[in-house]
Amino acid sequence: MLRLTRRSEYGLMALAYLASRPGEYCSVREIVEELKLPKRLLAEVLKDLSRAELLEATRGPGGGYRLTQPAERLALARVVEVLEGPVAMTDCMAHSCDLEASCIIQTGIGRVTRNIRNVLEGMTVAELLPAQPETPLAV
Amino acid sequence: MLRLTRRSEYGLMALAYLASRPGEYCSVREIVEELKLPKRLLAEVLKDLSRAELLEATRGPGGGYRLTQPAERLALARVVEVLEGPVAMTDCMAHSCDLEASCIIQTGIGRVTRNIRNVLEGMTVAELLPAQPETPLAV
DNA sequence: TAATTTAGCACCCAGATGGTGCTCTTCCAT
DNA sequence: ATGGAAGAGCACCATCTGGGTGCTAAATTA
Ligand code: SF4
Ligand code: SF4
Repeated sequence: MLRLTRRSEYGLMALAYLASRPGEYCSVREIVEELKLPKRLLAEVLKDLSRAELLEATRGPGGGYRLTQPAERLALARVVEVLEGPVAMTDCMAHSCDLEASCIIQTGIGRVTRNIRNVLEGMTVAELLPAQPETPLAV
Repeated sequence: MLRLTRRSEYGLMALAYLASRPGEYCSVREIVEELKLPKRLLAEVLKDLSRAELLEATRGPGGGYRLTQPAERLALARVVEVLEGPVAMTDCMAHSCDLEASCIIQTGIGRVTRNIRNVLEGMTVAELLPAQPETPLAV
């Protein structure tokens, strides 16, 4: 339905949160308490993200997750891809479709998909946070 | 999963097909045979489109559907909206969400959604058809 | 060693989506 | 007027995905 899955949303929320604490390791518990998300599920999501090396994890007391790269460089597209596969509006854009033979909109859809993908690639996790206090002066 | 539903795809295919026969009434049977789509389902979709006045229908022999407006003016967003509700990446963008209180990405997501919507509003059914402006031979 | 925290696995449940059948009504053509 | 063509309505089914959870093992640190 052209919607993000909850997993993606939760993932993005967590990433945004982590982005607001650069360097620090944050435990699932902390994040969940802060963002009021289903613990088990968020844990699952973060696991996936760390497997994909968008996050790095440390176990034991004081452990948790943190970003492996500055949020300004983490495109939304990357996150979505990890959490729900390739950004594609249709099957043919990801795998293949047996209607391709008689499909007259395939190329057109391709163009649309590319545009959507661009939107997602053009925005970063950092931009998700509202009204960042970062001064555009200190570059 | 950020994907179009089949209904939307089929709808777009049919609309594109109708766009290639301006003015003519095309029967469901004809369209289905041409595009190799599930008849019953496509009928359902076209029904919705005509109820939303994107198409107009005529019954009886020689009847069928045709566009109510030039395809160049029919935005993809319009079609998707009719077939699967408002273009929104998240619940909060369509209805509401009980996480809004603690959600830190809502405004950000809003921006993304707006961009996506723009993409869909900036493209028309006419643009779906290949082989108009350039030759799609080799890529 | 005890406490904390991630990793892995297996599972359940509800709702959305894809798809179909059949009947009724409308309307054009002859 | 009358039969056939085509749309409208309704009801239904099967499957898949997605949201969500429990429990145990492995790692790490105090
Ligand atoms: S080929 Fe056509 S029908 Fe098949 S997935 Fe692509 S757009 Fe959809
Ligand atoms: S408020 Fe946040 S969690 Fe709720 S739908 Fe919007 S983005 Fe998703």
